[in-house]
Amino acid sequence: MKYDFKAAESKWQRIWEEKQLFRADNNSDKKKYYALVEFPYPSGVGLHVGHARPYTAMDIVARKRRMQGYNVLFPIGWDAFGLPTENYAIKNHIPPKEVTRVNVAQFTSQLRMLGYSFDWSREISTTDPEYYRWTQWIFLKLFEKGLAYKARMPVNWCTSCKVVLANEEVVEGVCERCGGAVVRKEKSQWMLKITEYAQRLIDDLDGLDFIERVKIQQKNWIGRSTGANVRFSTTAGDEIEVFTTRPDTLFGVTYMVLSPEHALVERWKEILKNYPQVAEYRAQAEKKSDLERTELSKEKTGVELLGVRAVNPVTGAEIPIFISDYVLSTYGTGAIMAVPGHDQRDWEFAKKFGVPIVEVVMGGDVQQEAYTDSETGVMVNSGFLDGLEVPDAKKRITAWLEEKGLGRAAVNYKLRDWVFTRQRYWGEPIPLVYCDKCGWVPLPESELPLILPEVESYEPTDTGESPLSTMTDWVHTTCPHCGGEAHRETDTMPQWAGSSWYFLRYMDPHNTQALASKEALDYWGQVDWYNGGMEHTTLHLLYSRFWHKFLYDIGVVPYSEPYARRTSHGMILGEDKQKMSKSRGNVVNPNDVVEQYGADTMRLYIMFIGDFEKAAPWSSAAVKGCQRFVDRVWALAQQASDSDYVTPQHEALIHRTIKKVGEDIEVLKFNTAIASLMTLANEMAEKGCTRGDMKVFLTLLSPFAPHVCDESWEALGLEGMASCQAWPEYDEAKARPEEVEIAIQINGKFRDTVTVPADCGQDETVEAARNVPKVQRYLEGGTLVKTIFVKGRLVNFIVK
RNA sequence: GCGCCUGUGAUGGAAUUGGCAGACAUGCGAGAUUUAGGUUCUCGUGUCGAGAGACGUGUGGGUUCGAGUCCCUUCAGGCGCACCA
Repeated sequence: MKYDFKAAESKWQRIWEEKQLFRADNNSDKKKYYALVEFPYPSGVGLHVGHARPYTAMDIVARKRRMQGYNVLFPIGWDAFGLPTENYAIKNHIPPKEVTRVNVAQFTSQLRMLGYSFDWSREISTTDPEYYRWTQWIFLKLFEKGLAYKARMPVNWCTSCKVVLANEEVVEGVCERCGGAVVRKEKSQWMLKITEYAQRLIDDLDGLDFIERVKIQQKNWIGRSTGANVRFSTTAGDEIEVFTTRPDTLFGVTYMVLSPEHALVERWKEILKNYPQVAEYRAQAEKKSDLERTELSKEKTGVELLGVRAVNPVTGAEIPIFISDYVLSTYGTGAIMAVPGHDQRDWEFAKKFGVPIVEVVMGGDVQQEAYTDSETGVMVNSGFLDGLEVPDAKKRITAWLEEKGLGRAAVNYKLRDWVFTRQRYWGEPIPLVYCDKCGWVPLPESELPLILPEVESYEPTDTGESPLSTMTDWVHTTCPHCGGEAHRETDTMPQWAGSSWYFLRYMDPHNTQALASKEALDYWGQVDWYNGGMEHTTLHLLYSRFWHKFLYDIGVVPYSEPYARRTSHGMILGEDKQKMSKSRGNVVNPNDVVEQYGADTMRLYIMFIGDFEKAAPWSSAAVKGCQRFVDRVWALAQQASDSDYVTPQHEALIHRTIKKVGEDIEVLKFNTAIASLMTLANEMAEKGCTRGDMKVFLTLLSPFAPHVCDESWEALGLEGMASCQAWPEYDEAKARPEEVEIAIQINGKFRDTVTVPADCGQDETVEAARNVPKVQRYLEGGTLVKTIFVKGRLVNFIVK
């Protein structure tokens, strides 16, 4: 009888649901385990095979943990606010709410089809007012604590999405989502002070079990630099403050550069002899997109500010001041002290503009190129620093600056505050109103959620105003503070708002009094294992760590870090080894795979495909291998003998498989776990097996391929279900084989093997090896100088 | 440019962490069962060689009794950041 995967899969999915096997219990004496996948954005194209990889992996973990006796929380929900839905709604004239409803229904059926053991009773959606009421609540808390502020500043503007982007959303100068050109636009935006948490976001990584590349990437993104802030006086009377990592090179400062947007430029309008030229340069810099600005970075450009000079505080020399777009307005103070001898960019600029280049650290030829080593070298031409090593010079000059009141040691971060407003419809409304008398006033908590109103048109505007701004009835309101006329904030929150705290809501998803009860937060605690994409490392993962720390600081959550462990999966590529995309026509639809081969085959293949952490190309041919395996499992269940004992011949292999599968799951080596299960299946198929053998085998396989295991379990007439078994105990004594094959080497070269009892000692093993005919031939040909013995592994004869 | 990672059969990938390279699977070849096969089963499959054997983990070197694994060199590919002062 052939295995009918369709019948079996729908049958067992129904039974699991009826028995509520995967419900997490908030009042349990068991140890808790919180396994989390990144909740999907329910897009119109449906679930992607790329989703199946992390979801299956964490489903395996969740199922295994339940079998190990844990009370497991393995939830799912929808990160449903966002631009693609809104754009689809605009194009097809369907309300975004409706688009979301349809997409969620499709995703739900696809996830159920794959047999994932989610606790569906805890399903959440970020677009649900009962959910976003708490997103808004957190925002109000941020506002209350001064961590949300409105600022007018140059922001990243995606010309295609017509929306402001956070720095994290700009990738290589273009929009992370659509690839559209990003330009600088001066706009007034709500900002979140993530920079206030920069140091803690770095420091607390140390205590976390995150894969190293995530930690590194977050640290690089936050970009901590240490150095000093130094103030330079100018002939105009104003001071220029700069941040530098090389205060030791202060004697080598031969000019200064302001970013084109620097406030002093406008302030000096009247005294600059070439203001029109300066203004022209600034206008050009503003017009350039980020991409152009970096592309044109090869050749340095700039204009000297004629009529003003700065003074080098140590040499007393008057030095020129330039503006140039190689100095960023958004980093440090937006101004630099230029040391052409020891910074390559400054060197190029100095060469082009004919500024003197002074060597202050020995080690290179500064007329040929900048000597940029910041650790080694001896100071020269540097007055009281002469003869000091660079690190000592840094300390000395910093102390000197502090003493003279000219500067002080300083730390700088690349991380910038989070631009938190979007000029689009389909997002959480910001619960603030503006009153001419009272300024920005938060809505009282009792008025949350502030419901997103239904509008006629979702079209974004070219003016950079949110579509909500046209809803005059909604916009015009009264001030909660003074009762006077006021208007609402019409921008909405970014996509990343709802996902910054969703894992907390799962703990207590129906709570109407708080985002989750204190008891639930205490019980479930940190997410034990969170797997998700590397692409979220400096977006969602960083943002949610920030929000969580804030919630910790105001006493809402009991831990300062949300996730104890973070792992990441590689991408599933198309058959052509290219990223799957509609335009390439290489997209694999999970529905087709499940239709043709079944969910278990899909689950097994996506885990067997290769190293979990690396990208892997899909192979429609290789899927069959997993289907054959599923069929063979079913066939074994038909063939197994009636005995409930474990076959002695299989015992050692079974125990080694228990160890291998159990350990491999914990370290993301699902591919080798499956390989070892295949090996066991092959062995049992060849040598025969009992119901007792199958019992262990099906239990081990059950997290990977739960349907065929429960079906086979039932066919064998076993009690209960494979899904509900206790995870098998590994017995080292039983795993040990009675005999081992020892490799024999002659002068380090493998020649033959000999089989000896597993506990065979050195003398006996060497003796046995010596008696192997082939070995004797080599031994007779020379003198034995040395014998190397590795227990249970090899014997190496060194012969001369 | 800086940081991180990866190079193993025709393909995806294993290798007990320094000890029989290529597990497991795909593909391919031969055979069997079958009216038929996108079924199932058996055998074979790193390269050269009839064979004994020799060679073989991107390149070149080193450490070691022994290196895919450690060290140095170099090349190739991927990812992240990118004028970050």
